[in-house]
Amino acid sequence: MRTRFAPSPTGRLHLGNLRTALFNFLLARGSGGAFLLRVEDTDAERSSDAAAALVLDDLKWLGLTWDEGPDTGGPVGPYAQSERSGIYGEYLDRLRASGHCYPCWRTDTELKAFRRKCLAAGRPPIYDREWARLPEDEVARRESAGQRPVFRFRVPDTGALESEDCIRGRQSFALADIGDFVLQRSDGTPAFFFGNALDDALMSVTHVLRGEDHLSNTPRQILLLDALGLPVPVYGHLPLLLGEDGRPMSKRRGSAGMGEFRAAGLFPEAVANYAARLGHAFESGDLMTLDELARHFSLDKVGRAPARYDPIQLEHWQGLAVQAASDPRLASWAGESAFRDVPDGMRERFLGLVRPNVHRPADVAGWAEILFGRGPAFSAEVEAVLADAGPEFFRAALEGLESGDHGLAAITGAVKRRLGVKGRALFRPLRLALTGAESGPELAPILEILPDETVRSRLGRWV
RNA sequence: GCUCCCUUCGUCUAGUGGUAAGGACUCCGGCCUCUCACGCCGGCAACAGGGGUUCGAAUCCCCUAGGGAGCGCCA
Repeated sequence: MRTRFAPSPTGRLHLGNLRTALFNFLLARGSGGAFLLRVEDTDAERSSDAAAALVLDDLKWLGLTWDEGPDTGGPVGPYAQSERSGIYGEYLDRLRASGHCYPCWRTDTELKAFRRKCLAAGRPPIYDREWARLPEDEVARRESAGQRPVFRFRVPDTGALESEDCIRGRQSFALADIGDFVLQRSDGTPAFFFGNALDDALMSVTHVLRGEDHLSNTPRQILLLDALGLPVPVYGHLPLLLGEDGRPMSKRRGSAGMGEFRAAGLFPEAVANYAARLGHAFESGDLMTLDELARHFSLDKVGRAPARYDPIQLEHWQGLAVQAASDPRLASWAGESAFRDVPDGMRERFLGLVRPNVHRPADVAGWAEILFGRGPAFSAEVEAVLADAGPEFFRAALEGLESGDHGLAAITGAVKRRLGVKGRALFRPLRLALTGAESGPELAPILEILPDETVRSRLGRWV
């Protein structure tokens, strides 16, 4: 089994592409097959090397390593379409020779007008073959005049094409609904249908998982490959991904992209585990490695209904990833600067203390600052609660602190004896005085990790 | 406009003629604890609507509604 991911480097990966890449990766890895990467950079206008580099970097970050690709090479390269123009020319000639394609000189503006007219007349905008039967000498005349045509594939106008989608089952398309599509642009570069299908065949790709938006493109590619006598891969169409609002994900806007995910400090396994469950059902609700995901990935567990991006669920996987990360990894995730205020030798204890309370690197830095740096910040509400607890509360707390082992029990014991408060009334003011926050790491270890001096001053402030 | 696809708790989903319609996230309650968070346990909550077929439909068929995609010298 050979699968591939074929991004066009026109921007950063978003959740949709990422999930397509992931599913192809999981399918290949789960079957012991190969996963290849092919860059579809034939649109010079929109593609850039910088974007390509970012895409590769994002894939690596996720852990989706490829067996063959533009950087690693492989037996059926090159793996960037911009380097394969000779191949496309060769196969286009074959199609021309066999009568499967023809040049078309219709201009862009003529085409647009034609489409408008069709739509207005209530007809599908299917190309009308105006140029399909141009006499030989006229073709020759135009070519020698240096006018560059596009080349269109001649689609049979009757009959139906059946194919088996490995996710949706049997599909049937009426050929009459399919117009003669462009194989080669007038600048000589291959159009998507051509380059994409041809490369899959030439690279011996056996399975293609792609977005549902390609579903109605499938018959074109099959027709093309059949005309060339090349093997047709098994196609499977993944349900669409919708934005938070249930509308299609906008290409430009939206926060569901790799740029945002990485900048936010998400763990790659959090992103992968979340994406893996968008349109695929796994039995386990545990955080899994890519290998484990691959082992449990199955085409018949892929869904057909569109899924909605839900950042709350992504956050759940991030929480699991934080809990599962090793100490060193968590530390490097938090970043060196997060520990600026943490005394030497305290890092591990500190990290263990805050781990259950953080989802982002900034959360770690935030706790470091509260505990060891600038100290807690008090909102008006918090100050009110603290004032309400009263000076007597904190005098007792300080007494307790000095009397015992400087631990939590000594403090709470003293306050309880003096004021008779317990439960929330006892713990909330202490937590607030020490951290300024209503929730956070456990109090006992906080007291152990904080210098006596600090505790004294934080409690003393409210006396 | 034409062709195709999709529709189970708020969200992600299990389910392929007989289930009390299951799980996860969110939310709520309890426990850990004399506090909050973490964790654990429990609870609320769904078959888009209408017709068939069948002893029996979430599951099969038809229609309706809603959503989406494609019909590009974009991929």
